[in-house]
Amino acid sequence: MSTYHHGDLRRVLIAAALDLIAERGPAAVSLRDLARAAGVSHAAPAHHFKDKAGLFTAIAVQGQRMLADALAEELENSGDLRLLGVRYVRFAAQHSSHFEVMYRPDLFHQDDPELVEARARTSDLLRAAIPGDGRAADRQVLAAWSIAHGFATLRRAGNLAHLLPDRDAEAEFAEIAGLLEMRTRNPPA
Amino acid sequence: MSTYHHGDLRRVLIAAALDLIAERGPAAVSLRDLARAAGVSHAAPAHHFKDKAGLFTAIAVQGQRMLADALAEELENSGDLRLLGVRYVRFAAQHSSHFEVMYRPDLFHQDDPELVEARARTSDLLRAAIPGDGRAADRQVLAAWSIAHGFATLRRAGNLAHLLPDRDAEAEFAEIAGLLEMRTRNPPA
DNA sequence: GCTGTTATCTTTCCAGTGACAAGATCCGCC
DNA sequence: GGCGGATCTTGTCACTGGAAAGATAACAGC
Repeated sequence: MSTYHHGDLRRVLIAAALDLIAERGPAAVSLRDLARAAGVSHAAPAHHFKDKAGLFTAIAVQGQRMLADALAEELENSGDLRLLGVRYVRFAAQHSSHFEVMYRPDLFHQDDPELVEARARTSDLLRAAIPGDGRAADRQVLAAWSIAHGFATLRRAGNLAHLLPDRDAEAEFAEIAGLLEMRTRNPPA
Repeated sequence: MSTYHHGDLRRVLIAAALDLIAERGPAAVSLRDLARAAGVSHAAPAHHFKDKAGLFTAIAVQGQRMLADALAEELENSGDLRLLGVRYVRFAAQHSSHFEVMYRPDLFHQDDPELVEARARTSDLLRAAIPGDGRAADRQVLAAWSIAHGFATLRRAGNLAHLLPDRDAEAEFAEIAGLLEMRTRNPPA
């Protein structure tokens, strides 16, 4: 028996890595540990990911796609840039391991084609929340993305303890995002 | 000869580490490399920093203090929260290695007393830019910090290529921060 | 000038890691 | 039924961080 072929190794390795990242950060991830946890030899992961960076690349791609999906859904539903921000903050909290990896370019292969594509999709979706193509529209998107991303990362890093009340962080972010002069809805086509 | 005692090892090691981080990220830093570069044995760094995390802690403390100093100066001069944001963005660009480390809690000893103090100082300075002590004031600070931090980190990670024009990023940030409903100046005492 | 104390640095060693090469095993497909 | 490629293993290498034990220098007090 002994499934010489594990059959599902790639998925299992990624799942184990995500767990580990959530607990102790990406630096604590070791391919050999993952292999042990999956019950395979220490060299098995290399076949699926080539590199350690390859593993993180796979995670970044996955995360980028999940984020894009979430944003696409919100764009479809409300088209409200502020709610897109809330969604972004929620994603960062719910899929913190993915999020963590996605914004650490030193961890993965930045030029991976799948990654580049998924990244562009996220970027385009955000851009699509504001009609028009002028510099002013760009700035609104930039402001909204920045505030959402900053809030999410500062929160993760534990820098907001003194300022952020205990209540629902998403609701709090919605208040904060309200300080931006926009909240523009897409005109109903 | 043979300066058995290097005399300035601590400073030299930190400087070398900062260079390396700027070039290839914190993950590329190896204590042994730094030791080689400084011309000492591979165990010498341990005496000054205890840990690898200790080295990063020292860098984080240094960065946190530099940031606090910069913010304090701006607070003194203008008291304008928006300009504090500009200063924050500038700091992130000019001292990118420090900045990088400061917001990676998995890299250093989070409970280091010096670190905790320096962190608190930064936080308090930001808070001091808005008078009053209500939730509304907290939110303004939170919004300003988030947008500055988000802008700085997204820029570093290379996510803004499509949205950010080539011109001076600080000036661009000033525009963006202008979208926040505040710009409150401290009442002149 | 001598001594003991402490800070700084070296040598030696160990377990763990990522990467690579070469081989074993299995699967699908003609 | 056999071939080729995908999947996994074994063995090895250079490197890393950390710990232990010792060497050397600086220094304070006398």
